[in-house]
Amino acid sequence: MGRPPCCDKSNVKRGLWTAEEDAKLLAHVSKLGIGNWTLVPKKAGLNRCGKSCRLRWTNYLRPDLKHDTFTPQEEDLIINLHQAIGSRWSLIAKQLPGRTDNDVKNYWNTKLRKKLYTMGIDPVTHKPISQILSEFGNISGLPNNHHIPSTNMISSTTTTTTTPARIFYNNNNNNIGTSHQFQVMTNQNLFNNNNNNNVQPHFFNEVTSPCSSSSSSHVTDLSSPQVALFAPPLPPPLPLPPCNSNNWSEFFLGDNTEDQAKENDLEGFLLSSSSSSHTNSSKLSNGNGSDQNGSNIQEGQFAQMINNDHHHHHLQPENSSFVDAILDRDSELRAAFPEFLDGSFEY
DNA sequence: AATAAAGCCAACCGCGCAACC
DNA sequence: AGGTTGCGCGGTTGGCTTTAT
Repeated sequence: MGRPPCCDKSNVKRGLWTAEEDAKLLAHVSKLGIGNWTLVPKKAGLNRCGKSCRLRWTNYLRPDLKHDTFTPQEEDLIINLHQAIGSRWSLIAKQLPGRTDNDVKNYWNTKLRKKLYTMGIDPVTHKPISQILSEFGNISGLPNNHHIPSTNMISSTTTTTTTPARIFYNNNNNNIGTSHQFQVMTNQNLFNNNNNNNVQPHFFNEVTSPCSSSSSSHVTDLSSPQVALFAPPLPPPLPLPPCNSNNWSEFFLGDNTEDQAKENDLEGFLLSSSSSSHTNSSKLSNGNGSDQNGSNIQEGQFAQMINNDHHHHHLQPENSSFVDAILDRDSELRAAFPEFLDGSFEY
């Protein structure tokens, strides 16, 4: 039995707001303030769902909102925070005065993710894509009978969404389980192919820690970045294993008792991070590494905690195993790129 | 100029959480 | 203690705009 709808959707207006509706809502809120949103439509004379009113207010009408484009400093901050805490848009937005979670989310999905892709950085893990592919190759190469923890499963929530791909399978054997080899189009030759001269070479040389603060949002944050500038769509990234392979249970289960501590840690982290050293992403805006305002993430510390928290909130450990996810991805790749399956591919 | 494709963003949806009764 | 309600969140969709062919 699901929760009843907040309003009778058949009798309320939906879609874009008119100037008249905006004026009514604005007048109501400025006069009476924000109270119970479910009562607002009636009091304001609007034929809208209260939820819709709240959204319109918080995302558009609020007087403290900025409506101009994001600054390079804001970009840096978003990228760094995303690296640390993943797609926790509301938390990120709180650090950007005048921006809403929806603003930040849209800006990420339409601009920043592409920007990272074009620079050879995986926007989910914030690692160089070549490194991701390398790790993926190592994992896929596991022998058939390797031990996989039978408990502490990770969600295998896979997606059918097509995303830009830079992995090229090249095989004549659709079975997985024996030795693997797949061709990787490295960042370098991707950019060569694309004649992309904006790439900052140091990105490829900077290797993040194996314990780097990758977001676990990769399981759910799989919608399609439309950046197939020089390659077929990339399948959504695999959930990455813990840096320490002995930590499977910790990786999958996290520790939800620390949630509050993690939240509390955010403020301190943000305050202390402004003077720390720079990561790849902090150099994105100006390209010369001179971060002006960007906070930076201390890998493996706060970020790891948030990462665990994210797992706690978004993964469903009972569903499937990490390896299942890999196998799913393998199948996805094969289905998506049959043209690459006819060459020399060994298992 | 017409059409298709891609980009963009406002709005919606459903869920989890917490407050309240 | 358990049910109800409202809020906030992240993910997704729909449709308008812009760009490419």
